[in-house]
Amino acid sequence: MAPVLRRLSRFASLSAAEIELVRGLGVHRRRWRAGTMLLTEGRTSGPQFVLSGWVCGQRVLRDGRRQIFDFVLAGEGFGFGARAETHERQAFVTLTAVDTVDAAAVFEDAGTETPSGLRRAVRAMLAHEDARRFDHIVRLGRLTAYEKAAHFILEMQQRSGAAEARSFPLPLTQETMADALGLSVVHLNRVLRQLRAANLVQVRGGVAIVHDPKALAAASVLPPSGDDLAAHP
Amino acid sequence: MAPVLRRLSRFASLSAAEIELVRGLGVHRRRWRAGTMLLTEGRTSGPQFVLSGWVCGQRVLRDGRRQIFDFVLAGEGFGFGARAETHERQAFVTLTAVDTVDAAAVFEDAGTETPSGLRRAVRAMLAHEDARRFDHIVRLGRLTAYEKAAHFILEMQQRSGAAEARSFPLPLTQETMADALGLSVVHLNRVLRQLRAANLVQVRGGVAIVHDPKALAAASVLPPSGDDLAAHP
DNA sequence: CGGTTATTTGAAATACGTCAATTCAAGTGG
DNA sequence: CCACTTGAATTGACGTATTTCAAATAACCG
Repeated sequence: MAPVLRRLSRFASLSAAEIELVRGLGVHRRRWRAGTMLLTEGRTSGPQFVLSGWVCGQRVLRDGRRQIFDFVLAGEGFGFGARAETHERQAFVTLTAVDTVDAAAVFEDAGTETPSGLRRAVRAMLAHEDARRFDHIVRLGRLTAYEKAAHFILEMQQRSGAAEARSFPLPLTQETMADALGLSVVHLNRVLRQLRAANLVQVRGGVAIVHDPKALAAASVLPPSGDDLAAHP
Repeated sequence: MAPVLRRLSRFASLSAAEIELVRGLGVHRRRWRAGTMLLTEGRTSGPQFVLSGWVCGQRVLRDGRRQIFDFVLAGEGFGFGARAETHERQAFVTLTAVDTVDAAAVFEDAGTETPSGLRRAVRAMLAHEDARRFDHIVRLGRLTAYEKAAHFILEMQQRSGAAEARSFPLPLTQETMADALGLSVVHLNRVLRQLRAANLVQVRGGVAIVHDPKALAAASVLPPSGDDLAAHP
């Protein structure tokens, strides 16, 4: 459960009891392989944490066009959201082999007194998710392909934990990234080549290496949400 | 307050007391003229209902590019959302002359027992808003300009209340619509002309006239959210 | 190693944006 | 009622971004 604890702690500090509670979730761990539908559009199921691997929320049109809404990294969760309708319109699919645990227990103290650190952390995580969705909209609507790619990589770098690190895991196929950014695979490939040629960033073999963070930020136009998430108050 | 009551009633039935409460909000009515910033990015203020006129939530990039996230029609509200962060990333701007009232009172019974009809209605309205945002993402990322325009008009028709009506008010400039759909004004204009030529729909003088609802729905690829919102259970 | 899936590249088509000008609609003040 | 503005809608010509089609590597996996 380490990835979950690490990430939740970035949003709010947890009590010892809460840490134990989260650790306890690890018992009911489930493993899925790449390409599995975890949560179908329309169907409702419980909230889950992802321990390892990558998941995405997406929608597929009748003619095969696909739009990815967001990714779920190790330590993050999905299927939260009190309102079921929010999830009625997206399906969650594993992009790699994935380990998940049921996260429903996190809300079992819902009736109790002050908002627990745990619930505050989850709420902050959801708020952060919302903020990203707004960025995503601007990105899709008003950025060029080059800017989209730059912004996306920057966002992923920040979410990957070590914002300082030059290199971080990005095990997504170009097709997947293209479907997130509203581009064709071929064009994304060309844009990535441009970014590489300009010596901003390099994506290869499931790993991204940022050579020029400053220039990359400049190229992405939008300051990615969570920039301000240095530490919780 | 009639527009607000009408809209809330579509989501949940209100008790007589609740109807009175909402009516009471009308006392503190405020009028704004077109082009006013009601809620700036980053600043937090209370929730509000729009009695008349049109508002949009948007973001403007440094270089002037604008992306509109959503519109607020008469009877709808904005600035809700428990999490302030959600609104930290968008500004609300009036597109026409607008009347608003403070909606904070709606939440004053927050501590009480079962979810009131009022709160259920507002929550449903927010859920609906979320669902639309997902549609918006797909629209921006994966629909062609022609499909975008068709889908947008269809969405507006449904939100305008009378889903049956052939004609409904759509007092938006083409520039505004273009900024919502991630298109240039010129191209949107051409696409609207195509829709008119194909005899699907006509937008002129702030009014949209749907000539062929079936064909329009077919052209919009996505079934707009709220299709299923015939009446509450 | 062979078979499959991802990445990369080229050439051609098309969708969409930009620039610039014209028309149209709706005031506004004389 | 008529110039005269002003902002929006419309159109043409042209440039560019992005997609599509097709094929050739390159990486991965059993």
